[in-house]
Amino acid sequence: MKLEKITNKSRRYEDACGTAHALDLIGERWAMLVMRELMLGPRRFGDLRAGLPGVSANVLTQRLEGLEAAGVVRRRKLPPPASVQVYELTDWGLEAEPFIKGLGKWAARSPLHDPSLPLSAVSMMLSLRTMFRPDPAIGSLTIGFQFGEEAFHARVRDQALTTGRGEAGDADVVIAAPPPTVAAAVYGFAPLPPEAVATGDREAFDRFATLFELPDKAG
Amino acid sequence: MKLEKITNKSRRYEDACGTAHALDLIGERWAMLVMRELMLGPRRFGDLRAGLPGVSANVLTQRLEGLEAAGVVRRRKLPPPASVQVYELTDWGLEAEPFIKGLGKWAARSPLHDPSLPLSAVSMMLSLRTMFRPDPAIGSLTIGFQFGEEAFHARVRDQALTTGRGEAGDADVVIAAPPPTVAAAVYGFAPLPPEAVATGDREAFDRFATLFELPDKAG
DNA sequence: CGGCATCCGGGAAGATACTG
DNA sequence: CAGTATCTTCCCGGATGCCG
Repeated sequence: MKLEKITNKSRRYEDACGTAHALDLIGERWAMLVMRELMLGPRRFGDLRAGLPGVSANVLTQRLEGLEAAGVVRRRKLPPPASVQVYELTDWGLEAEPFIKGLGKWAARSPLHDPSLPLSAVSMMLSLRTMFRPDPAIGSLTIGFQFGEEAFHARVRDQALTTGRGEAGDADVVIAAPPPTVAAAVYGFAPLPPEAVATGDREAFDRFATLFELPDKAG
Repeated sequence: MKLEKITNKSRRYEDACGTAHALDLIGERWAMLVMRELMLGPRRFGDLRAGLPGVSANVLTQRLEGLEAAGVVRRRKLPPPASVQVYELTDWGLEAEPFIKGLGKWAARSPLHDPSLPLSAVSMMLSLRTMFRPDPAIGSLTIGFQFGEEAFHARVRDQALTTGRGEAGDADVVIAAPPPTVAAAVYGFAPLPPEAVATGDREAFDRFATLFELPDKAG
């Protein structure tokens, strides 16, 4: 049953082109978005469901199986006492980040793009990596983000941005707000509500926000 | 009927993430491969079918409609006496080249990749752009390719590669062979058969071939 | 709750035949 | 040559249920 699916060639592009092979591997519905959700570290099945609005459990199971068979995703059992199973990208899977961001940056120019839709915490953090402008990024800045239970941080230094999971002890400011609210503030759609500043200096966030810009619309 | 399809939200990712929106626009089956075939210039319906092994006419029609609605593809009627209809990428559609190549380069590292499958002329030329190594590319070199009726050229100068449709009057060598044969020679799987050299200096092609390299397999 | 199997309805993709 | 019409097959999405 499982073997049939993997060896089933009928639905594959019979094409030596690398792009076609990429679509054989990760071109099915939801596959690249699963990879997106894993881009910032391992996640549990339920975490993935939460970050992927509308995916059904059986489809998510199929995708994870397919991505595992392709060598893009690995499942790992955390040691006791945690003993939970998590999914994570392989090294090679992690190398997909540039074109996954490239897709996002390109599509942000679409006139049909609707920024008011839901946005996962991972999407928010990845969008920072995508839309960062190194040129005006002088000085150092550290921002903490608290999205419900999940903590992230972003650090600007030497005209480079690094982001990741976890709190930053040295944050200039910690923002606690839903991802869409933070996105709206960073990209200038709506000012950050005062209550979103959990601790620290709001002005640091405002400087941070000037370092990101959405591309112009196409057409 | 057509409007229903475009406004039908049921199959869309309800996600503000740019990557998700990209997949709304060009994530359907065959869509990115249609874009690939248009990357080197306008094509007719039949040309696209020929370059896309296995696509059926109705699906190709649907994709072209969808890509046109998304603003990625434009249909144009050539002036008389030609009067044929062609499809071409918009400027924005053309900007997809980096991540389409990125997908290909990434997937070329897959252990499951099978280079012996069919390869279209456009795929062949795009793979050159993808796998070019600037560092060893000293000197100048111009190669012509004749794939059946279609002519292409590649030019190396100042450690940069340019490729496009049409013959090059100043080619050092002109290769006339099927795209897979040329690919096998460029990437070192099989030597170029002598009869593939239509005119010019075979050794020029051999030097050219050293400028391209497939990435190592992952895992 | 996490993960996976199963069934079902709708719809997209594939194959083929057909038309201007 | 450039699509359209039709039929079949299969994937996707939703619901349910099982089991640890």
